Amino acid sequence: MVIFIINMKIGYPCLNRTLNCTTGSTFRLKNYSEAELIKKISSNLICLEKTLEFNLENGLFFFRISSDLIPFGSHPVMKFNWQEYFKAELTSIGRFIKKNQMRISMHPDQFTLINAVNKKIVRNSVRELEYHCQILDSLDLDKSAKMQIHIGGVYGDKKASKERFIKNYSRLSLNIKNRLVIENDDKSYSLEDCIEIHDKTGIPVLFDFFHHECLNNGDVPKKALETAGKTWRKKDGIPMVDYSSQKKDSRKGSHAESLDKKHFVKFLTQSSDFDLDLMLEIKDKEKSALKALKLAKEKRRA
DNA sequence: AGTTGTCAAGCTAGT
DNA sequence: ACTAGCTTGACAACT
Repeated sequence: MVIFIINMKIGYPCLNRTLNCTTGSTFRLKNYSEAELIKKISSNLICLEKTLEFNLENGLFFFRISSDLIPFGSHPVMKFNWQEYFKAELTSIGRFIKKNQMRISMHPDQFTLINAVNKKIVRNSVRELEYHCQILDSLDLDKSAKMQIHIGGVYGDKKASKERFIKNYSRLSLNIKNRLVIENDDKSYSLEDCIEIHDKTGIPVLFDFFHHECLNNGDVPKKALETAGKTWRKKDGIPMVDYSSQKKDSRKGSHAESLDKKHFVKFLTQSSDFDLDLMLEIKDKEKSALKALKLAKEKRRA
């Protein structure tokens, strides 16, 4: 009897719907106080710990940590040294992740635009990236823990916007560069655009299977996976891939509520030649991740 | 107790 | 002109 090992780590973003807690409990700016902040961070970290324990018990070894873990993490109102205050908790969570060889990513949100025309938006974006780095650093994770962003806006001139990305990227700190990867999006920047930027910067490209279905330059998935995979160096870890499928009767690009088994099995077939860690961006989160894990196991055994 | 409108931040495409 | 959608809820402020 041959034992098949599932190399692929499977995960889901930010939120577990089975557990009755959230890792991104936030509060309003007008109610900001240090006492409230400490309370929220504390409950977020407790929930993160619970979520990771759930993941371990269920064989899910990939997780995206919510950008809301530290409320107002990059906002000027935040002067509190949370890294020091929660050092014990952060260290302990980081140790748990490393001990169990879990893969971690983060996804700075849609406001993070390093190719923005407006310099203030770029500055805020850099702060946001620094904040995300601080989380991953405070957990003492190596450089295979990534933060993924899209190229950004087009601003009516894609060529100039790509050049602005490259220029602004070159000014980022090494710490950010070590963790930053770019992801093809569903309407503006295709895999080919990302590869062009990779060629000029060396930045790894995280392949989004569903976005590629929405927007591509003709590469079949297999070729696309191969192309994106090659942009990851050894220290970046195994290439991360995002997976989702179209929500029926909804606008193009919206994510499905639950795993489309047939579509996913097709993905498994097309990706079977490659080493990758898989993030399932499906609305019912861990439920679909568990279904996917089961299907992946069956597939490997077949 | 349950419901609703709003939240730090931007962009794009569809309506 | 407006807004859903993005990784999308959570929570404060109302009934």
